[in-house]
Amino acid sequence: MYDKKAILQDLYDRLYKAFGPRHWWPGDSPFEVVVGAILTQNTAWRNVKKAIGNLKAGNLLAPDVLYDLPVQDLATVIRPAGYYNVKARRLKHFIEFLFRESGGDLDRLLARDLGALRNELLAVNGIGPETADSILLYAGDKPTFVVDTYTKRILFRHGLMPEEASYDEVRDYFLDSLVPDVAMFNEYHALLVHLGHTFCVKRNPKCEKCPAMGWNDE
DNA sequence: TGCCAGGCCGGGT
DNA sequence: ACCCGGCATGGC
Repeated sequence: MYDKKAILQDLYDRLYKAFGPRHWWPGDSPFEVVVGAILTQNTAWRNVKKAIGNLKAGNLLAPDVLYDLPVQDLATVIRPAGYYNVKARRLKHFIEFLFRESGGDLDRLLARDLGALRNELLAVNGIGPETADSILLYAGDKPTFVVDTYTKRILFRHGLMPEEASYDEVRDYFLDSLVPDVAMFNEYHALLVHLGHTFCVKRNPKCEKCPAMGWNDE
């Protein structure tokens, strides 16, 4: 049998073998990754793509441009992403933080130490743990682990974590079990999301995919 | 047609 | 320290 740590490496190996590389994050630049990370909060990516498409079409996908764009106008542009009023404010909060900290230079901001930058990001209104870790890993190439609803659900269904486990408990489980590697952490989270997309949503009696995964037992 | 999607905040116990 | 309502569009 596996010990609690080895099973996470085994899970990764199996997912990679089954699905192959996912080529994440879908985004052309670190700044686009940051914007996408905020826009995708509790939102399907296909809707985020429309919003990012709008930003690109208006040549708005740059820190200095968004800094000057009225929040009301920003909300209109990102409308397809949903929660557009709160997300417009959240984007503005990040942009203000970016200019306050590094004069709008994202590369310089991302050059900071992982632990310190994580705390600073978490202090920005609208950036929680998953958004912070997504930015750090996918825009900053830093060895942190991104935990989302799929991650928790998959670990819970396999009896690896209690359902009520906190974000940091799940994250620490990965960080304590795996040899730190940015490319692998990148791939691992993408594979977990892919598994979530592919096989199951919730423990739903009407879901035809759940029985095949043994997730509707009891 | 209702349910779900790559969360997070603020106010109330 | 939790718990919960609010935030909103688009696809299946």
